[in-house]
Amino acid sequence: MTPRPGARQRLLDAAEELFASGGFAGTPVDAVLARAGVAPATLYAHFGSKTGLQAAALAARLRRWDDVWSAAVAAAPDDRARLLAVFDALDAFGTGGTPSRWCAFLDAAAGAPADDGTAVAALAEDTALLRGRLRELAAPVAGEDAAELAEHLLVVVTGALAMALRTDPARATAQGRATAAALVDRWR
Amino acid sequence: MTPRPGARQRLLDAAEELFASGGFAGTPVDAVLARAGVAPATLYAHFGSKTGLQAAALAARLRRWDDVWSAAVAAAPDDRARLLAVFDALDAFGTGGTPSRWCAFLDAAAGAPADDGTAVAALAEDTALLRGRLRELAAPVAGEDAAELAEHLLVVVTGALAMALRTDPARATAQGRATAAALVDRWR
DNA sequence: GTCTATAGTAGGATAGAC
DNA sequence: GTCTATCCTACTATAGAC
Repeated sequence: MTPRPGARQRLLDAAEELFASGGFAGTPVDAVLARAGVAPATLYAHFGSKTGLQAAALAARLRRWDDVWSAAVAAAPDDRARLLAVFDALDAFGTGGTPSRWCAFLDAAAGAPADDGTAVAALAEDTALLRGRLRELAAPVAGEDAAELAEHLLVVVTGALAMALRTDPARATAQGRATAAALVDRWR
Repeated sequence: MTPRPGARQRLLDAAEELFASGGFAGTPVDAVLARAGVAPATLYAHFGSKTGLQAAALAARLRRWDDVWSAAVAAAPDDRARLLAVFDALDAFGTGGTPSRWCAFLDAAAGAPADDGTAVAALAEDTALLRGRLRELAAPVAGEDAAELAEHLLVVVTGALAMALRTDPARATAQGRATAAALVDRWR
């Protein structure tokens, strides 16, 4: 790793941290520029707009989330733990950087002006990743009902992310894990 | 009901509809004024600020939600249906006005600048209402485990609200109901 | 209480030099 | 590619008349 990453990478890092903690709409471009130590024109040369930067930052975040989740699954001892590892991953993902009150993908879709396809597409990718992997991991536990169980867990994971707004994030993931466990145990 | 409500009420109605559909941050004051047919100064005379208007609109919305939910509970035939009636209420609440992609209370808290106590307080009231009534309704079904079941259902209801961003709201509530039913049936 | 008109400001984006 | 400096729009809020 070079001592100081290029402007593009610094912008992505700054955007991911600030958007995740303060929300996309609530984070001015100036704040990202200041944190990255970069001039306005550089941002627009690379990403075209604030929304373009958001899209790139979300794509990077999705890859990172994918990695963290994979690692959590690999570390789990059995099928049941692998299925519930998504909550370990959420804990690890949250404490990895700036503490985020809220899921960046849901935030992006919630704040988008309804005609902005960028944020919706990013959330769709996140949803597809969650649904797909939950189905794979549910198969050894629920067999033919894997798809059904995966849909239940998708609701619970999404609920845990949103519960971070109602209570503190640590409690939110803990409760989500408990609820998911109660569901999974129906198929034991 | 008078033919044309006063400016204050028209502002509240317009704010509730527009904030719910387009989000608080994404809805300019001008849009609320145009829909209400009211001049800027009138808004500030009544509510002091855009945030003040939001607070009043959220309070009105919470009362309306309380009523809709109560009605749905009253219409349910048995204990299990009364506990799951929250999803009927969500369907009825959504179709009542402008179709909202998203929960106004969660939106308010997600979009708030983190130091704004107004939105956080409104979300806390909403959370308290949900948790409290879910516990009452869970008692006949789960007995001593009512509090535990209520926490599970709080996650699922919150998840259903957030799932409205991932998919269409009707599917979100339907899936939420299914997940909640699976949980409730653990206590049968 | 309500209006018309306007002030003040913040945020997103660009022009042009190096 | 990057910087300095600046423009322009859109928004919140207010002043003053009726």
